[in-house]
Amino acid sequence: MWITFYHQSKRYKRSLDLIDTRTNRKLAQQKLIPEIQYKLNSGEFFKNEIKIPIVDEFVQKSFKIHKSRRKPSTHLDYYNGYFNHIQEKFGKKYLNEIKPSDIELWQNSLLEKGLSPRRIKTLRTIFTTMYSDAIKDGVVNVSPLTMVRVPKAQKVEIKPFSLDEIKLLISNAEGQIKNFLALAFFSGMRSGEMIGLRWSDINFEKNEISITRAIKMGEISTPKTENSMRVIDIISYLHPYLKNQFQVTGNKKSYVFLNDKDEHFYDIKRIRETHWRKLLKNCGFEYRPIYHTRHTFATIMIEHNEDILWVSNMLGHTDSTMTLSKYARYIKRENVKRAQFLL
DNA sequence: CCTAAAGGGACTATGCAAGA
DNA sequence: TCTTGCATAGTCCCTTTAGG
Repeated sequence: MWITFYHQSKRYKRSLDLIDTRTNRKLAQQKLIPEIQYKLNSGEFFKNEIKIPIVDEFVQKSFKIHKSRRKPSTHLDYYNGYFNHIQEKFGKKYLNEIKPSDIELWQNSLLEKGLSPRRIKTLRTIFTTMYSDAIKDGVVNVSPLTMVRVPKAQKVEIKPFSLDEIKLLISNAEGQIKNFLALAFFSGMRSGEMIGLRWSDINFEKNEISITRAIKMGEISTPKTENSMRVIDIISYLHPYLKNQFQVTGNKKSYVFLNDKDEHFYDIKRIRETHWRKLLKNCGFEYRPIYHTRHTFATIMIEHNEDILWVSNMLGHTDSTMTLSKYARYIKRENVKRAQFLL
């Protein structure tokens, strides 16, 4: 709703930041308009009116505010997301000018472009964060996004490998990749963590691996979350594979997995696109993301009644709720008779 | 809801071996 | 020694999935 009025023979138009509904009209009539009249008379109105910035300006401020707390990958993603999907449509608009209907149409157009609901959520986040910064500053009262729902994302299906399938895959892999897969399947580590693993992180006496590092797109950083910094067990089945890998790269005293220049892998992409893809094909499997090694570890361990807390710790989850909510539904326990104690 | 990592297309760079 | 063809590695840039 907009209000127009004359003050000292000049015409003004101001937004009330409200949708036109019966209750809002009442609110405007009984409260907002008298307030404006009062402020006009007292001269307060023009003195306090905050200059409302355009999106392009304010989003930069918002990025600056949050940059130090975000990982560079997140910052970059949001930054590009803004310029690819938001800027063109909204960049030159004033913050109070954008209405829920605009957001709705924008979301629809993104869907038509083929973006997933999930992606649209992320793009909304950029927008929402900017608006909440603006609200804190008192620049606007309300975000146009709060009233607009996003289309629901469908759940993705995870297909864990069976134990026999794992063995088939590992026996068909060669050299480093064999050991890499064994580690993936029997530790549940993330691929970035495995690439970033150094021999100094592995303690063969205690049979432990300490995970403090991850590599992504050539960039060495910390693992995904604080809780991902963890010490995990080398289960005895995995042990010989790591020992074998030690024969391959152990004398270099650096990273556990090395490319042919004896440096750490730039990122998982190479392993995935060449070895993993090929291996699945050779073994007659449909393609599955390499992250399924992690899913597989979790499901197999839980399926065989391993302690949930232990599995959570291995995966680096904060608590077992996370682990269960993610993996419990893939577990099939057949022929188990329940409540036997009653008999 | 907010944050961070994996996935993947497209392109470039580099390596390597056979052939001219 | 140069050329060519093929395969793999690195990079950029964007999307999808995972985690808290």
